[in-house]
Amino acid sequence: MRTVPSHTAVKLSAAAELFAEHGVEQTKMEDIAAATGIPKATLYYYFAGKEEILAFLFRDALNRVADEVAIAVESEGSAAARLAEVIRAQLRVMAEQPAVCRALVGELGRAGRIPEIAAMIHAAYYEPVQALLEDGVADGSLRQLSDPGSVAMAVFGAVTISALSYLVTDQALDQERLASAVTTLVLDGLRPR
Amino acid sequence: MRTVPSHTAVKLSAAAELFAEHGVEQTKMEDIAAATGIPKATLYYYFAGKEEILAFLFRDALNRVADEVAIAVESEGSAAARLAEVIRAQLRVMAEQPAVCRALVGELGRAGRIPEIAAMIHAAYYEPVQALLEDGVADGSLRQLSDPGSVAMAVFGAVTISALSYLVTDQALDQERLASAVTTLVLDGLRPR
DNA sequence: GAGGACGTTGGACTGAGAGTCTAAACCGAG
DNA sequence: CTCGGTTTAGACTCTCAGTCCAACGTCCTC
Repeated sequence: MRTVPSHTAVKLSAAAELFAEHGVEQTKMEDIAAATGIPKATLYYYFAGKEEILAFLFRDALNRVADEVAIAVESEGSAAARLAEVIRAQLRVMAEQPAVCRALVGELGRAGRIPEIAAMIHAAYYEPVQALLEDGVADGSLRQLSDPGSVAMAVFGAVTISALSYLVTDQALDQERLASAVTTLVLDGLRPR
Repeated sequence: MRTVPSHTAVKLSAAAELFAEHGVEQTKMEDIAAATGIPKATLYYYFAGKEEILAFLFRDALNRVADEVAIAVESEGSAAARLAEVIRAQLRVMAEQPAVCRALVGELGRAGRIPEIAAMIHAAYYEPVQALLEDGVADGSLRQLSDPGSVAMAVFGAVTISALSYLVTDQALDQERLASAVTTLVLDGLRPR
């Protein structure tokens, strides 16, 4: 895959719209060409096919998540507060890029077949969050966990699926409300104190 | 879609394998015919196309989840204990049907385009769990929540994505370990008590 | 046991669309 | 101006989804 010039890259977000709306299978290269304004021949000049366009969009969106998560992880405050910030950050990115996120999550099952994507989710989310969970043990703001890896994945899932449920049903995503529901669940649990 | 005879239905699980492994798009009807032993003409006799085969597999898997969840919800014990049982039930079904679950979650983004599936997840999971959350408030085993709907989705996501992460990376899914990690997260939260 | 209804199948066919290829324009740097 | 990479139109091939139909099997009914 050749380096994609930025003026071309920006146009591609229209393709995410198509993927999210109709699914990858139902989206024709001609449709992508029409929606982005990039001629078919040019698309094939840069990408081997739809899959690679999809992978490109994923990489972009995941970079965004990685950046926001990194900022949240490295911010001030207790580990618990920073974890809350991570949740908020993920919701923010998802709200900003609903189409890409719908397409991304729609293809999550393919993560296994696109090892690069799986590795990116790992590096962008699981690793920093897992480190954060360990920080929390150190600063006393989070409990000791026997399996921080699984917990990091569960937190990611809680945020992702609940946000996605709103996005795919076309309900407006009330970030603040969802953030507070998920944060309370994750930090305080469902059992009364 | 005609009623699918059971001797045909059982063979279709081989198709789930293909969908999970290569994705729907990359799976040819001929491949499905070869893998299931059902001739192409017969497949088209019963289903309008791949999508309908997929929907059929989903319906089947979701019925299983719905059954197991219903049993867990209606079991004895506090709402908190029953919620833990729901989590265990979902992990059990996912471990039993890894291929269908990978395909199902891989196509979750399409839920919006397959309203029937979205409705089934709602009826099979969100509604009973939400009712359970309300039971918990009544019996005092769970806290009062401002947004039980979002919390039900978040719990579903926590279980689904963490289990999927194991399934797509081909790591063995240690149900007991994951169940305990997720249950602790959901019931007790991450903040030390 | 003749005949009909329906399930089942092989195999040929059609059309859509993915992906390829070529040659021509374009454009910036030296 | 010229060389090299970029961009594009358009024509081409080939795979595959989906259709169609005739033939065959099986069971039921009269």
